Amino acid sequence: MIRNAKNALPHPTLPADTLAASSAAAERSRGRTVDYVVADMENAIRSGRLALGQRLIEADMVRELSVSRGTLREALNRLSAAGLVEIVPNRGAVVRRLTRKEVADRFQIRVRLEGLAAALAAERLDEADNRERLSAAAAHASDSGLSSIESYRRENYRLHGTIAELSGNAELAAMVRQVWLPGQMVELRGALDIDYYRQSARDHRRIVEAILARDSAGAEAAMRAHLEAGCEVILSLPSRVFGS
Amino acid sequence: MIRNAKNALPHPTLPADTLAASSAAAERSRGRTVDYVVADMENAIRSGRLALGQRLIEADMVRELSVSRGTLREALNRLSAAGLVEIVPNRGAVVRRLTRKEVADRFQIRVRLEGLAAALAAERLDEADNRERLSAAAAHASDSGLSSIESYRRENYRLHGTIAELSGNAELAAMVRQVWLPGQMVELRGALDIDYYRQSARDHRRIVEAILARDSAGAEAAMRAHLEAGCEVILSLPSRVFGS
DNA sequence: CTAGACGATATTGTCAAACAATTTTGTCCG
DNA sequence: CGGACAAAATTGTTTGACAATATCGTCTAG
Repeated sequence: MIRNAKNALPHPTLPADTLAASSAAAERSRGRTVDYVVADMENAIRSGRLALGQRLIEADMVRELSVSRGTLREALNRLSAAGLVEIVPNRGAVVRRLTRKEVADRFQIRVRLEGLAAALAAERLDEADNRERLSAAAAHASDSGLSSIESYRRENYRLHGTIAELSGNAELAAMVRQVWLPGQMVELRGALDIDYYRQSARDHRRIVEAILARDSAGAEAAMRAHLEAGCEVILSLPSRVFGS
Repeated sequence: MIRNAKNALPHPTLPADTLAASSAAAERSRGRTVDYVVADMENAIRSGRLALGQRLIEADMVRELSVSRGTLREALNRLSAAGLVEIVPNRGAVVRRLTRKEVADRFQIRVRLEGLAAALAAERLDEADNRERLSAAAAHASDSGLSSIESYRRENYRLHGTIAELSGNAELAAMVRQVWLPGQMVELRGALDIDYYRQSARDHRRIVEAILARDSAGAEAAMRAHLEAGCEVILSLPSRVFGS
C-alpha cells in the first residue's frame, strides 16, 4: 500500500490543491522527495490547512505523505530552521504559534528589512523586467485583493515577496520570507475587519507608486508606515489569537 | 570500533579542543546527538578548522564523529538552513563560500539589523543585568582583542552577539547570528592589516559608550558607521578570498 | 475522594544495513 | 586527443529495529 507509490506517480497520495506556491519543488520531484514534503507542509501551514499549535506525529505524516521516517524528519528539521514548526525534544514537532511579543519582535525586524527592500527596489527599478514584475504583482493585489480573505493573504504575501526580490539582495529576500508571520494570519482572519484590508490596499498602492517613481526614501517611508500600522492593529487583537 | 561508542561516553572519539563555544550542547548530550554535531561543525567552520569550499563527505564524517548517517544528515540540513554549508543535490555538502556580492548583501542587512539592535540595547540598558553584560563583553574585547587574530575574531563575535541579545528581541539576535560572516574571516585573516583591527576596536568603544550613555540614536549611528567601514575594507580585498 | 506512585503505551531519537539514482573517475578505442 | 563506456564513489531514500523519554490510565494510601 505504501510502497507502490514508487511505481506510480511521484507523490500520488497528496491532493494537488497546494501546488500553487510549491511549483518549484513539485516539478523535478524525482530526486528530491524532501523538498516536496517541505514545500507542501510550508504551504499547508501558511494557508492554515495545518492549525497552529497542532502536533505533527511522525507516524501519521509518514502514512499520509508516503515517505519514509528519515525523510520526513529531514523535512521537519528544515521547517524548524525556517521557524514554521517548533521541535520539542522527545515530544515532537508542533506548528509554531507565536506569542504576542514574538509577533511584535518580528514586526520590528520587518520594518527595517522591508523598508530597506523597498528603498533598494526603487533604485533598481529599471534593471531587467523589474518594473513589469512589480506592476503585475500590484495588479494582482488590487484585483483579487478584496475578493476573499485567502486571496488577500496570498497576494499580500506575493507583493511583499516581489518587492523583496526586486531589491536585488537575495539574502534580504530570504530573510523577509523568514520573518513573515506563518499561519498566524489564519487565526487572525476572523479577527480583522474589512477596514484593515482597505487600509492595507491603500498602503500598498502608495508603496508601489513610490517605487515606480524611483523615490527610494519615499518607498521606504511608505513601507515602514504600512508595517507599523499593521503591527499596531495586530497587537491590539485579543490574546486568544496568540500562543503561550 | 564504532559501535562501542554507545556503551562508553556519549561522544568519545571527538577531541575536546572544540568545546569552548559548544559547551551548551556538550552538557546534556544524552538525548540530542544532533545538537552536538551541529554545534561542533558550526564551531569548526566559524573557527576555520574546516576550510571554505571543503567538501563534506558523509561517510568520512560518520566515521569521524561516530554518529549514524541519518543523524549526520540532519545536522547538515540544519547547517544548510543556517547558511553555513551548501547542499548541492546528488553532490553533497560543502562549506559555504560567499561571493563578493553575497558579502556586500549581508553587510547591507547587518547595517540595518545591528543598527536596530544597538538602538534597542541602549533603550533597555537598565533592565536586568544588561549593563554588566555589556561591560563584560566590552572588557573582553578590549583586553584580548589585539593579542591574536583568533581571539579578536571570537571577542568581536561575542560583542556583537551580546549587543544583539541586549536588544531584548530574540529573533533579531538570531538573525544577526545568521548573517554573520561564516568562516570567511578565516581567509580574511592574513588579508587584513593591523590598522583595521585598531580602527575596529575604536569603533567598538564608541558603540559601547553610546549604549552605556543610553544614547539610542548615537548607538545606532555608531554601529552603522562601524559596519559600513568594515564592509568597505572587506570588499576592497582581492578576489581570491571570495567564492565563485 | 483526591494526590501521588506505578506501570503500560505512545512517540521520538538513534542506529544499522541495504538499494536505487546520480555523479565522478578511469579506461579504452577510434 | 577526444568521446564513449564501464567502474567506482557518493548521495537519496527506504526499512526495521531498539533505547530513551514522555504521556496516560490505574491503583493504592491517606
